Amino acid sequence: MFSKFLNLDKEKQDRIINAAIKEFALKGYDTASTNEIVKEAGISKGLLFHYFQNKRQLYLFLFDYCYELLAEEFYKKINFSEVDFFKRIRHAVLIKMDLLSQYPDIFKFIEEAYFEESTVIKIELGNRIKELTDINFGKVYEGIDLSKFRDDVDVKKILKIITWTFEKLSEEELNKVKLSSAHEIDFQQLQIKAEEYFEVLTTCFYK
Amino acid sequence: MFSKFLNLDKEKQDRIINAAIKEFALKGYDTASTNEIVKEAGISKGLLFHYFQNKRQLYLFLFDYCYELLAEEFYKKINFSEVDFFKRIRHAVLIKMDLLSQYPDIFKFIEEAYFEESTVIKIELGNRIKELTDINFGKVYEGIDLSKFRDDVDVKKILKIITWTFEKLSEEELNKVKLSSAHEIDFQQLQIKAEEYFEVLTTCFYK
DNA sequence: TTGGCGTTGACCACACTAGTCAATACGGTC
DNA sequence: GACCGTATTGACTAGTGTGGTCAACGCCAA
Repeated sequence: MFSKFLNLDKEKQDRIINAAIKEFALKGYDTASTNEIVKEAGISKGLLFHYFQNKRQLYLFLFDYCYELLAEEFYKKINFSEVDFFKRIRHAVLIKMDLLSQYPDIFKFIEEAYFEESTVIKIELGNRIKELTDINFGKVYEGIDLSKFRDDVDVKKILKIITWTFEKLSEEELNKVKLSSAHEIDFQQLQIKAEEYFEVLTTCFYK
Repeated sequence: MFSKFLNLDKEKQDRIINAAIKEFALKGYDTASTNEIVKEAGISKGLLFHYFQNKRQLYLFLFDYCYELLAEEFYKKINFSEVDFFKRIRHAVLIKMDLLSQYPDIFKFIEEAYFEESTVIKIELGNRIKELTDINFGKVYEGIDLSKFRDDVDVKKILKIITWTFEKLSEEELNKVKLSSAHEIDFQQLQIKAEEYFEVLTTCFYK
């Protein structure tokens, strides 16, 4: 399907992919312009449509590409032998932030895809997203040692509260970056904060 | 400034305001079309620009209008004499969800405004948002009784965890609505869940 | 009948779109 | 050098839509 494109030398492929991801991430499917993409990638209009049948096909190709890249990187780094929930989730958050700073456009692209409303791609995209969340849901909780938690409250709710806390913590840190226009996540700061909340949560939720 | 517009009969004002809010909320500043707005409002193009100098002025007017409306409604309903943090925050979440179902477009408009990237309005809008968050930040924590909380951990972090939990809980409920295309928040369900988490949190965070 | 205000919508000049295709550049083979 | 086939170009099409203007009209009070 994309053999012509995939036979290109890697450098040119990347130029096109990165330009397209950036444009779609920034503007969404409808408003994104193929003219901007080719300008940014430094290729001609005709070439883009030589490799991809149309805008829609390009977008869906990019979705698969981005998702696979992020998932692979994530599962490569996460440690499933760690059975302590706090440690695993803390680690997961840090990996996520790391990937975010390494691939900001790819992250934004995937995030925006979840809110994409364009009729041209919504159904096809919806199917893929559903399939993927079905697969990944629950994986974070796999093999967790629940025996350490206090047993006077529902442990599932505790797990949720912990997950939410770390998620919100990183969201907060991201917003700070966005507002201060610092453009760089302060990983040391985040690690310290994660550690502090880690302490509060273990004190309150462990036996 | 807007005296011409504000002297209109309320019904026509509302028709214009609602149409404009809906369009901006749905498409963002740049992509929103004044043509669509006048069509939806049932007025002529010329009339819109008779009341508002240009698109930009219209947008900023709407931002102020929406923010004032939501803030007023919120502070009218919240009970500042309730000193129990759990009860206050639980109440705040329910009010928020209530407003959300009552004014979905207005909520979306304000939410989107925080992410607005259009250069034409970004600076002016940024100023207003900063000012407003400065004012409102901390108000939720005013006059809270901290004596009930366990004192072996930092109470500020506990407050954050509680806030985040209820926020995430309502976000989850909203997403469910969005995916199921039910279009209506199940308030009873949300209340029950809030109650359940309320119990877990008091058990773990109170003395 | 006149003046004036509220209102209309055709119209302007332009920006930009996704996609096409004849023409060219280029690399290898004889 | 000639020739071939593939990679690549970018001017072009046909169309949509934009924010904003303005001459003209309807209507009502004086």
